[in-house]
Amino acid sequence: MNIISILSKKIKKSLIQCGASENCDPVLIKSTKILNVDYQINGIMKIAKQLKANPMILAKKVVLCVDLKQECQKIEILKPGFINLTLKKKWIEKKIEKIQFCTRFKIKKSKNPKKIIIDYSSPNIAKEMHVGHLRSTVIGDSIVRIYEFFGHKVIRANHIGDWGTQFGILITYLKLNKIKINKVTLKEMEDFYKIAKKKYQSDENFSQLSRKNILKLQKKDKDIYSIWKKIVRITNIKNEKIYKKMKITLRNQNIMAESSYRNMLPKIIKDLIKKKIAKKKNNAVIVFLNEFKNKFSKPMGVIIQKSDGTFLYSTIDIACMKYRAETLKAKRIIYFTDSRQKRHLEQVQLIAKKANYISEKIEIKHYMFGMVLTKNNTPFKTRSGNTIKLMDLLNEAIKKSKILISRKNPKLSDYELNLISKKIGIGAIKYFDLSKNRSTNYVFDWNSILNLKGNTSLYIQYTYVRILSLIKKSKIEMQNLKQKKYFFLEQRTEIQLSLKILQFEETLKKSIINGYPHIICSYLYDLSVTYSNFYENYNILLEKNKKIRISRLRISSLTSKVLKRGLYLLGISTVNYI
RNA sequence: GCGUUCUUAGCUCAGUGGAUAGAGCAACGGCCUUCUAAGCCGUAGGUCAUAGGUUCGAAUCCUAUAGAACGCACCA
Repeated sequence: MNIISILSKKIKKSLIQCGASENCDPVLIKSTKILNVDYQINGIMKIAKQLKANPMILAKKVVLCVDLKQECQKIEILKPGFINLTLKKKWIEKKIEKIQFCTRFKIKKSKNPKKIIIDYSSPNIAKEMHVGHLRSTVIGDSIVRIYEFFGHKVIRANHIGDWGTQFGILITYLKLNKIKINKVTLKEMEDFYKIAKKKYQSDENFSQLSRKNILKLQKKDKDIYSIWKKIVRITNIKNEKIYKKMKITLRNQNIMAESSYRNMLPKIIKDLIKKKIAKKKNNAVIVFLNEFKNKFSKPMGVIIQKSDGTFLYSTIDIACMKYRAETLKAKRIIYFTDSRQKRHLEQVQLIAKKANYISEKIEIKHYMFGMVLTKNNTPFKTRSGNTIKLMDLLNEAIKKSKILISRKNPKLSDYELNLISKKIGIGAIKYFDLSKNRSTNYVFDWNSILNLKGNTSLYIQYTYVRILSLIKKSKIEMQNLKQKKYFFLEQRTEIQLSLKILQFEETLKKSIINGYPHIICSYLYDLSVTYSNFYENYNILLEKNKKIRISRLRISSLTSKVLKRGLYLLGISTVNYI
């Protein structure tokens, strides 16, 4: 049920009859600003220009041609060539009637499902996850859910950073200090790494030893390799706990770590040299790209093999892209990483293209986002230690929700209280992140993240609870709810609410085009506001006219289903009571 | 120095060529013996960083300037 596509098709047909080209776009959008107008056509002016016609006359012609008698109650032309559409009450009633018993609201799965790799979360080994990982994890997981809802085959890829110089440093430190890896917690490991890193920078002997150990690790030296494996295991266990707590769908089997591409690397270096894409210089292997410039405005060199023979993250990412295209046969690869990696990914993609590792047909997208900033507009920095651990954040949110909920409903058992506050606390954090446009920096503020008023997940969850409670209290009517009867939409509030429900599919489509879950957040918030309006306006249970009463209960029930599904697609749980 | 992403109400943010720029928070006022008041209604708050340009129309596109964050050769 996609209103925009139904109307667009008809309008386009009419436009073509009026002389517009086959690929013309009526630019039909949901109208929010004009009272009693549901959709507006904005494309007439542009098309008129192409046809060298008067836009008002073209608009009139299009309106004469178009067949929207079923759908529209009013079609209005306004200067300089807008066409405003108001939908028919009956049409909305009919459509809402059709979707009311469908779990998917008649939203069809894609006709040509694609294999899509979504690369998200990507924490580092030997470090705890912190607020910087929130965006990629939460947004990526939501996009995964939406693609799957539309029937695509999604491969979740958790590209964890488990390979490279840092492990040489950490392992050297552990060995020198005779620290037994089995007894080390993740937090301690992170502290060790910080000390080791300083030593690496200041102590020549230590750094030489570290480099040797990296080479040993790459050659699978028994001792070093087993320490590394343990470090990886300790980190993954902790991260999986976080994912489970957060209802993130990533599991251990979704880990496609940097190390898993290591066997591909020597071959790739050879191949790139053979194809004359890479050159040897001072013992290092470098790809020079004319498309990018370095500090001295000369072609930028991307080092893919260091002079000591080890590889870099560019090499790994080239291999990774090759693997995803050739072996996994992905049609689309989406990277959810922060904007700092933009240039790096562009370079990797360019090299992979030049080497013919990825064909023109594969879509590679970098859905990037800005930095997480502190209240003073400065970025969180792991090094200076001012970052917030993800686990601490989750626990704090749950604790805060608990206080709020027990105040609202002191009768809840401990079990219920724990369960509900978990869903609400975690939901609040996810929603805080998901509701912002991912492309810009965002300010992280404890107070606003845990403030559960206004445009938050709790508001939506609360609306859901109110509806369930209402339906429960009307149990006599429940049987009637299952009978097929028409909806009776009496007033504008009801029509508006029904229309919002019908706009669920077009909202999902809009959000998936460029990977913006915040579009769904605003939709669900808006739907909740519209419902609250409706709820406050009518006392549904006391309505004397039975038909109207049942119709209102049905709309309520349908609203709750959309809210639930919408929240699910964001990765947020609903609760049945608070 | 070059490049990338930004700058919208006191604060946090929607709004990527469309009509009078919208929400939430904070502030102020009203609504509970009636379906969960974590709600609803109302008031106030704007030189869309600045200056030009493009056009029927610009917060949105282009140019310049200012400010912020980030990135530019052997870390990932």
